[in-house]
Amino acid sequence: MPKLGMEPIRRRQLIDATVASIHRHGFAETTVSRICAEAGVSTGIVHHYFDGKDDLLAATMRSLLDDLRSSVAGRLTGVTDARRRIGAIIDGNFAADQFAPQAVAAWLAFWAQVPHSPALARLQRINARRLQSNLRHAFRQILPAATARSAAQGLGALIDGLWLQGALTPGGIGADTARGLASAYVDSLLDEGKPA
Amino acid sequence: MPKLGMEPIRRRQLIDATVASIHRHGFAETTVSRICAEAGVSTGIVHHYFDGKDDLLAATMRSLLDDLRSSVAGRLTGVTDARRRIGAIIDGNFAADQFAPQAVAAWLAFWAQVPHSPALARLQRINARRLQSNLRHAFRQILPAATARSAAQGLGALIDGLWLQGALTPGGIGADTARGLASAYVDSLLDEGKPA
Amino acid sequence: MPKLGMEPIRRRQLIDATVASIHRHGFAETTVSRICAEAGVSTGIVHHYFDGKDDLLAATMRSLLDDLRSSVAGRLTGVTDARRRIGAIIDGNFAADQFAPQAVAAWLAFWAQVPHSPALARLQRINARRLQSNLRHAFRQILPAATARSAAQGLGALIDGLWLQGALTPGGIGADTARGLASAYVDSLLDEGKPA
Amino acid sequence: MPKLGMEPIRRRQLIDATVASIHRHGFAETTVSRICAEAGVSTGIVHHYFDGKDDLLAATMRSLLDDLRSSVAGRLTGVTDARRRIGAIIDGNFAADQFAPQAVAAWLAFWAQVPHSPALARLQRINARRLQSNLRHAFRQILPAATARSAAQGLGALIDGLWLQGALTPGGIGADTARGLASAYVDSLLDEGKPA
DNA sequence: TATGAATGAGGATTCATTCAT
DNA sequence: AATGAATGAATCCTCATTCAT
Repeated sequence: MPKLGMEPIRRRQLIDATVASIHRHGFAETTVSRICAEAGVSTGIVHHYFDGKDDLLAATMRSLLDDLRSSVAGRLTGVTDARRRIGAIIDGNFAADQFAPQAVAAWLAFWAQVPHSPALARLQRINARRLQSNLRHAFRQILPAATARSAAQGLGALIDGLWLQGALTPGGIGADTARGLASAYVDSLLDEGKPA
Repeated sequence: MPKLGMEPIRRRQLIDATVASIHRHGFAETTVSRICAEAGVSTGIVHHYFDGKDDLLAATMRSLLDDLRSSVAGRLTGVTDARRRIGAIIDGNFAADQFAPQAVAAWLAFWAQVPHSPALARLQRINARRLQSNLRHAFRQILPAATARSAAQGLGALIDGLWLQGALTPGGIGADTARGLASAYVDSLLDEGKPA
Repeated sequence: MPKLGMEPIRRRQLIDATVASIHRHGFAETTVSRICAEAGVSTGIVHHYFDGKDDLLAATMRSLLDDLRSSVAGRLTGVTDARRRIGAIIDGNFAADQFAPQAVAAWLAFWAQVPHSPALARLQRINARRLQSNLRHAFRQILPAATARSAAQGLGALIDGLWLQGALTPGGIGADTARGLASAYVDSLLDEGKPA
Repeated sequence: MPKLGMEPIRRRQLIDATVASIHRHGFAETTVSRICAEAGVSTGIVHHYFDGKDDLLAATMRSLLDDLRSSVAGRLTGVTDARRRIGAIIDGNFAADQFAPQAVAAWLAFWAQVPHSPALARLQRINARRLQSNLRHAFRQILPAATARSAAQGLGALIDGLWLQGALTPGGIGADTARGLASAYVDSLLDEGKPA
């Protein structure tokens, strides 16, 4: 009898190696053999556990999205206050493992593929919608409906922009600064929204 | 008798074809032969006018940066009022040709290469510094020094984030909405900065 | 406790699956995993019962040859009349299971390998000699020695050619037509051989 | 300016190398690199002049078919007598270059692919129909309509069978013997067809 | 006995680059 | 100046075989 239950282990191993390879060598230089070298397995194994390289890449993006989703979801659980919920979303996006160079480099690479890969575009769309939906719900409780929508758009863009800075300027904006800027943005929106 | 003055024409032709190919096929599928097919020339010509594919790609990014730079510089000329200067920077970043799908797709592709290409990283660093420097100078005239720096960081991130949205969700945020969100962000920063 | 007597069962199972796979997917696409999938067993099992893929293929050809041999032998038993013996050989070659699409496709595939596989060449040679020997013996009893040899050659070639037609044009020549043409050929040989 | 008019030369070179490789190594072992090594060119060249390996294989079969066609057509030109026309067809099929080991090995290999390759099947069908049509026309002039059809089928099968013998038993039936057997078959058919 | 996970050599194909013309 | 034929290294993928369980 062969080893049982290897599938989830190997899949995780290969996905992690893919993220590591994108971080280390870049998306263009992330080849199947590099991924497998990183994982310490032979090249053929990719086709045991995935339909091929593209499938592994899609699975990797799914994994990143899932990590982000649960990072946010975990911080939202039990929080009812709208301002605190927004804070939880911000914190979830800038949590240590989300804002780590490895993760941000991988995100950037996937973003660049999105316009030309229907599979990745679909995943990206789902994620963007969830973030917007979460933010709008929260903003609606503390801002006039008209403002809530653009508040959500603005905060979404700011979060992405801060991630992008993280990816492009490694020593630049840190997680704390990023969180601070996002929080300040929210505060300013709420001040404006308040009656004078 | 060799045609004179072909160099700038051919270089421009190939750079434009590179942007078009990245937009149409994505960065990964942008091959030398596709670029040359797009430009209507033979594959060998790339090595007459560039040192090779990587050099052409770097030249293309340089061209994009230059367009952005002059789009901003043109709007800054003669403007002295700090708030207006910031507005000019925002407008320069979201001008029609800068926020066009072709341009944004190419930017996104280059951003993804930045962490793994010293040549592109250098270009990106120069651009980021210029933007930050412009913004800080302006903000310092209307905000306390302590706030000016993070105001510049925040606005820089927001601009990039809005570009990113433009690239990832084609039908999403338009140039006008983007400009509006960025402007509103600046206004809220100034309100906060004002004495009560 | 190991199951006893599995060997012949498994070998037969794998040989049948090999024929089926050659018929269904062609020789080039007949991989070990396809054979095993067809047989409903795991890929590793081939090496329990055969020395490897090539050995399984040789065993499969041996099995086909054996089927043909016994198809002919069965019809020859007890038949002494020369003309009838030739008829039995023809009937044996075009019996339902021999002229079935599965079998003919497999034969064709093996024929193509014969010039490049000593193992298969040996099997093919044995078979060809047996057929020729049978035919010559029979023809010698009813034809002058000089003619008997080429009669055997001609009939052997015609039989193979009719098989080939069966393989290449599925809806073309049926078993009955094939038998008829072969018989007519024999008859004409005998007429010629007769004194006027 | 690059070398002009290389296309027909290279295509011929690669087709010849394909036939040589099938003869030398067998169809299964005929890889792109072996073909190119045989032709003395690099592997990439195949994709300049053909759509890929399959396209080269189809072109090779087309070339073989064409050689056969013209070998027959050349011998038919100007011949009006039906019996002589049949003789010309036989001679065309067993001409030196058609019955050469290289050619016959390649034919055999292609026959084995026919049932699983629509492209090759189409070519094979065209060829088979032309042969049958030629033979039937000729036989109809010297045999009753009812017999002409099966005469054509029989002779077609015999020719293929003799080729097969040539491929399977290299030292076996030679071109002369093959031609003799086919001619004798035709003669016997005509004798039978004659009124007693 | 039987499994199927794992290997890695070898397959077809792509592509940046070179160079004779 | 410009071409595009030719190269061959590198890519992804397939598959016969091995082996721990």
